[in-house]
Amino acid sequence: MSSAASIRSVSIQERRERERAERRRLIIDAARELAEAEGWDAVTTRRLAERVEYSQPVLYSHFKGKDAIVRAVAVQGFADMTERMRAARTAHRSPVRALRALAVAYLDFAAERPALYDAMFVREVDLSFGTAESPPELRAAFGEFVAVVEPLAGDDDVETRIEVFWSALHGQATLDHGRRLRPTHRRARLDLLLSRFS
Amino acid sequence: MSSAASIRSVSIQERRERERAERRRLIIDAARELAEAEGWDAVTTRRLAERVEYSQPVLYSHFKGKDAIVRAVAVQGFADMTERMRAARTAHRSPVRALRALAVAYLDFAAERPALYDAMFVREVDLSFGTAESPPELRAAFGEFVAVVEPLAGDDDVETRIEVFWSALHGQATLDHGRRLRPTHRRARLDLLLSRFS
DNA sequence: CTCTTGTACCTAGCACTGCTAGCACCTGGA
DNA sequence: TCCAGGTGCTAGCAGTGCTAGGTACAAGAG
Repeated sequence: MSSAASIRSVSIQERRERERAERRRLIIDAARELAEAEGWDAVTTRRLAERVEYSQPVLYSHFKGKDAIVRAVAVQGFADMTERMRAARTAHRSPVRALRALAVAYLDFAAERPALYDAMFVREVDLSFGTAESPPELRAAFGEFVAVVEPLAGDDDVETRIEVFWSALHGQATLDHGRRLRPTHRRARLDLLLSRFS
Repeated sequence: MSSAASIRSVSIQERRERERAERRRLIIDAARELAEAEGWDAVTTRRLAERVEYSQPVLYSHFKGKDAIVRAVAVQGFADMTERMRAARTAHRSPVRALRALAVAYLDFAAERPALYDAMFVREVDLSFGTAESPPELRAAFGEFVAVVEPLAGDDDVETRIEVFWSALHGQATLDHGRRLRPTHRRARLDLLLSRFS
């Protein structure tokens, strides 16, 4: 019965891998939720372990360290953000409206989920971006910007224009969150920016 | 000789206060230098105390906590940055050239002193900005933006335009430092931005 | 010049952090 | 039924920000 045994081995191994993947996801979600509820300072390995109802060292069998957990949260965040930008963009046929919709989606995402946005764009440094080794989630997010900026680029270099427009949105998102801009004028700032890039 | 004694007391007290102020400055400078050399993670109270050749608790007789030290570094950074922007701006009579000079000065400052820039704009949250209680250093920095944006504002609300322009610069500075933009295209990004705000 | 008062400063320690070594137990296979 | 292997735990390390306690020196009074 060695063949039957080996088949059972394989299925058991598969189940274990599935359970591992689930637990990995559980850790990522718990870290994100904790960060969104109390900020990243509250995300300690002890509190996180308590939340997923495992002991501390279990985290290290899934991730190299705390930074890797934050990075995993960020990558998941890129997937969420891309989906949102995509939905906003494809809801409009006019390039100008599509650009506005994407910008609104971007700023709303940053405002509604500041901890997640921080993990994606402020905290982490070693998430390589423009290179070929970038995670697909990051490349997809960039693709949304390409889709919406390219039709309006005119004579400008598309990638430069994307970088400038994205930087402008990022600046508004972060400075606004840091309470360095007037909260009453979010709409006015966005309108002014869009008037320069449409 | 009580009057002579009291006079001496006063001068002694003045000397002590002077020494205290000097030491306070010493701590701020040491914190900034350490951060610029090895990053803010390396700025621990122990290393900082060792650097100024005092014991750890001395720091707490000058500052409420580590955050207060970072904040003091940031405030000093605003003074430095304002001076630099002012020199760049006043070197040109044409409003368009003045705007460009200020933008270049801003981005150069951020690129050359990223740790200081972080303390000023990324790390600290409780440095109130637009309000009347803002430290004068912050208000002065904002004033430089007013001086350079106002002549070109046209029909736009000046303050909105400042916020948008400043945010765009801030976004380029931080994303560039995080290696999320192409280092080869700094000039192109700045040119494109200026073409929209001149 | 001596004594007392105040204060400036340091040593030691607390509760916490990220991370790891080593052991116990339990599950799967013969 | 017994063995092997891996899973997950307890305990501990070095380092963090911050504070309580005591010591020793300097300043003023007699």
